[in-house]
Amino acid sequence: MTRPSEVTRERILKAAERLFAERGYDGTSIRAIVARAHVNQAAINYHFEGKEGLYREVLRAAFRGLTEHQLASAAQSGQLSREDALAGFIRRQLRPLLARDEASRHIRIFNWESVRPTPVFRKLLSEEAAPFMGVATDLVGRFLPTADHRTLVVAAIWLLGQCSIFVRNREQLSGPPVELASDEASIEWLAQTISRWATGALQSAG
Amino acid sequence: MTRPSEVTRERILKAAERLFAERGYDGTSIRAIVARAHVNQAAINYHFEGKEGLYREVLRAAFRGLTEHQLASAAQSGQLSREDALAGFIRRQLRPLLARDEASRHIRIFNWESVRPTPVFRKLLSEEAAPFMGVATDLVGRFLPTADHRTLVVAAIWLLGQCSIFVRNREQLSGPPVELASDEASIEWLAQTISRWATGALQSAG
DNA sequence: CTCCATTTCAAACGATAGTTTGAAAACTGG
DNA sequence: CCAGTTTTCAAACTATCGTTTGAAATGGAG
Repeated sequence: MTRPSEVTRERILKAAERLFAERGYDGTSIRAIVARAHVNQAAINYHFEGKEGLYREVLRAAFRGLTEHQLASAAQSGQLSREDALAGFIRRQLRPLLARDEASRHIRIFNWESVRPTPVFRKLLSEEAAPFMGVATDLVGRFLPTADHRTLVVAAIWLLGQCSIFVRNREQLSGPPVELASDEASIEWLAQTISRWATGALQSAG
Repeated sequence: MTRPSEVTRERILKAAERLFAERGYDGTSIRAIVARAHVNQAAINYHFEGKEGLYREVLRAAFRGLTEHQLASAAQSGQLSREDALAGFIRRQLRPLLARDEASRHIRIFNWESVRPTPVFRKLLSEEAAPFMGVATDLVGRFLPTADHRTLVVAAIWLLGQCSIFVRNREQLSGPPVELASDEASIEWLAQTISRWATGALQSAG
């Protein structure tokens, strides 16, 4: 029982993800989505019961894509030294700098939400952010074995902040006055530099 | 020659700053602004030549307010030890966490711009970000006397990232699963904790 | 007070937004 | 192949957007 409408559904989701990532919820019109997806305008209401329902689906997919990627990589980090695990974590966090791929779009959608969270996003975050935060807290916990839980959570966020500022402001930082390069070698250098500093901080604190 | 229209102008600017900070450029309607400012709808076009012109003025005021505050505080940091100067810088960066004051609104406007920069913002940034970045690079430069300019710029951004993630995501972090408190004592603890880690990183790197 | 530029105002404009409609087309199970 | 459901489609609907208009009100200079 293959559903013929799945093709339309997927086309809408794909187009909507790109546009929501690029222009945000308010800045993206139904007409822009259907034009890119090559479907009829009423298809969105038929398949998703409106713009908001479509956005909900895009948000869920983005969240799933991001956390699954992070959790999968973190599963094997126990075999690495804490320093190598930290460096790998930071390099993965900086990955969206390299290409405008799917992960990059997912992060952009999250960036929009971080400015003005929708109720849909709030719910998603409160329900499903715990595993990802667990990965990060476990990582810093290997450096801070005596720290309490609150400190570990703050340390995890602090670590994420060191990466996210480069990812989030990629566009501005590529121009003057910073002129941050985005070729593979430069990003690798950036990842190693941040890893060195973060390692120094955690080692001297633990 | 006092201009009677200044009252209307200021009322519009004040209302617009609040709404742009809260809902972003696209999410804020002219009608919402004039309703809050208690002025006629056409006043915006009369005084600012349209919504975009008004936004330009709000953006300029926000930029001025933020950087002036930072630059003024940085002027006397040369008398402090590098560790104390760093701690003060971090504490000032975290200030918007304490209250929803003017600085908090300015930062929110910048957050909107970091997701999808308007041409107005790009120009402003490329022309006037240098002094502020200079303060930050000078600060980290006291820890990294042998580093080249690119490394100092990256270190400055890296330092800003450690603070901005808490400021930017204040709303989400105050809820589950993080439950970050925002009373004065908690923020002071946060500032000292970040200062300790950042100091450790820069000391071990320099 | 009078004159004239400045400022305010209510109303309407064209454009675009998200959604609804009802019929046509396509597909599926029998 | 047919009957009945699912899916697509062009068009129109209502609401809201930013902007424009032209007259009314206001304020200061002579």
